[in-house]
Amino acid sequence: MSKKPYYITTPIYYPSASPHIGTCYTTVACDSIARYRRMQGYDVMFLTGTDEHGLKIQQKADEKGVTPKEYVDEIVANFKKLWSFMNISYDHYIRTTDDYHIKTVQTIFRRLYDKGYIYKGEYTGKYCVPCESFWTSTQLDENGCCPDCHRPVTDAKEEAYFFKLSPFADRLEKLLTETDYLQPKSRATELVNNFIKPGLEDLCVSRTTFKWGIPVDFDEGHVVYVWVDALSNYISALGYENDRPDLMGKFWPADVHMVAKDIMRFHAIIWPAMLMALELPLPKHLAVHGWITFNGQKMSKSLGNVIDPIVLGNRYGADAIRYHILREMPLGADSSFSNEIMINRINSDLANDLGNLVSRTVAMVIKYFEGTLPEEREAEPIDSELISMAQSLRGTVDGLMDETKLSAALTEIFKVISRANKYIDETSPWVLAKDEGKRARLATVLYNLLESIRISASLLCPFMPTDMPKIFEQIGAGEADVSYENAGKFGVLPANVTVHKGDVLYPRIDAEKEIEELNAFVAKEKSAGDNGNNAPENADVAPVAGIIGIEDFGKVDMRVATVKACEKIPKAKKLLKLTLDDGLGGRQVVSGIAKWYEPETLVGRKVIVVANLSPAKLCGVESQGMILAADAGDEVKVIFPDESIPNGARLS
RNA sequence: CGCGGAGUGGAGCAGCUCGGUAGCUCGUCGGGCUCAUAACCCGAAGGUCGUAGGUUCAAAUCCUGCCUCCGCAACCA
Repeated sequence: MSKKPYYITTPIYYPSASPHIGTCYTTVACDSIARYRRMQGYDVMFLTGTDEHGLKIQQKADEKGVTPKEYVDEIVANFKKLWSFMNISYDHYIRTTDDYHIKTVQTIFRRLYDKGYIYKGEYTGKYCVPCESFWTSTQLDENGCCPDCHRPVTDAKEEAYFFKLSPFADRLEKLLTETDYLQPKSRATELVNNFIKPGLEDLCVSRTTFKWGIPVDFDEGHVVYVWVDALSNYISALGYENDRPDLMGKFWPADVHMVAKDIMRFHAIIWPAMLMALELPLPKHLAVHGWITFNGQKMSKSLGNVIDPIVLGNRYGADAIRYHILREMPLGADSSFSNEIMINRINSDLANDLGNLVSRTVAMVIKYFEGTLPEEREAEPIDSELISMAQSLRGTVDGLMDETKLSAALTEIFKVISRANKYIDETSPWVLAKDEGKRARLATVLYNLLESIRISASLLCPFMPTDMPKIFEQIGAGEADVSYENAGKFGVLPANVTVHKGDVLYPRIDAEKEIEELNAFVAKEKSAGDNGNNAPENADVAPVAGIIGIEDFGKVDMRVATVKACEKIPKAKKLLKLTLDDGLGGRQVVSGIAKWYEPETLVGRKVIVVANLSPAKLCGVESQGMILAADAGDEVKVIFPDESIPNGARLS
């Protein structure tokens, strides 16, 4: 009987920086699923990798004075180091700079061109390098900068190839709304409303402005632009149109592509469209998960709240981190990460419940039977609940894994662990131990506990592959005892099983002390990450900008003015419109302070206005200057000058 | 009327698809136990399920209006 194939992928990550806990979540989740399927007897192909082309990489490499390939090689080494640390069992690591991938992409590009789905056109627009995004001029902010990061954009007017998406609109809508391709399906409406209903725009798929990419082999100067390159990895890794062993027949279509919500769009629309154009079957599922937020905020480098999984792993063990992120993050929603939540979780579930259960059970077998159980048994009715829970656990977990509900699967396993702890109280082995006539009963109780531990740990093994073997060793379970097959049976360990005392699996963490140390660590990392020597002592204070001369300062004409009227701009969330008496005939200024100031509280107050700033339109309202305000942490505070200064007075 | 998500005991969440005793984890308080990692077990307090209506014998669950919060998009000059 041949094994059933199972193909699961993570996205390929962009190596412009080393991996963080978000990428770690996706990868750990996929690894757990892959391991679970392998345990179930599937022939699993688990793919991860890196998306290594693009202008941003080229620029980063230039900054460091190395070639792009040298640059990504270094980062990729970091990825692999983390995956090895987290015990990630990928079957293949794809790099888009690999020869076979390049060949596949070129072939796909040409084929789509031959079929008429890719055509040559002209691209006019603005391009933001850091975000690797194109914007139409209407999307830009008032400075003509990237609406995402507010950094300058460059003009991009160039010959480019486009991929026609419109022919697939109907099929895509059906795919999203009528099939279970998208998990969770609640996101389908969002996609259909935002992208399909307004009409799918053709996708720009080649560039001539940079060289670090896969060349279009029939048109010199063009390189394949991100999505055709990146998404193709899922089939190039299977040998589609290249020299690698052909696994397409075996593993395609993929069982699951797992992605975070920010790239859902590409996997829900562009990738299926590409496959439709290539006349290939579509993947079975796209599992979309949310982001790990830190104390409710999106993680970002500039906020200094990016969590380094290796730091945490070194402190608490890779499996503890695996457990925590899998347990806390249900599919679909965001999940908040904080050191407190993590430490509480590790303490209560791993140390108090699981670790302590193993510890007390093994200790009793040693204390009462010198480590080896006698074979006599004496069952009682009270045993049945624990036994039936343990017996049915595998079935329950199977069902949840089929729905990609990892967090719920873990919850179920820990219910059995918890029930086992209760069982110890119910049976009071220490009382049985005092009665020579109860030895058979005592042995039965301890055996039932060992069995419950064996089943739980077997099913937990895909999630925590490093630590579970330690438990197997302690409870005297051999390799055959912890198979998937045996996870569904009770009574597998030999009746005269011998246990072995081991180290404490999960030492309890002193929460207060750890949080303090972690915070200190994060603050240190953050200041070290700032611009070298300019690193401020207080991590919340921005570094001082470059030195300017007095003549530069003189260019800025700042005046004192009184707020005559102030109102919210209805269409905008953050904007207030202020009418000022600036002693020069008055002017109107728009300011993004609505979040912090009620309009009426500003009327009559004096402010400082930059009078010679070029006018701009914000939300359709003209702003003739700006009000001075300070960034105070998350807040913005307006600077109020002395009320006795006359309007129009110039600052110097 | 831009798109979407969410409002459930102190905190974090489940339940809503297919209406019918409001549940879990953590925390708090009280008790028990001593095998164990100051762990474990039991009990208690604490919720008008955002709000106002509607449908119904019955609504956290279905429908409508409103309020608040969070993402994204348009705007933080």
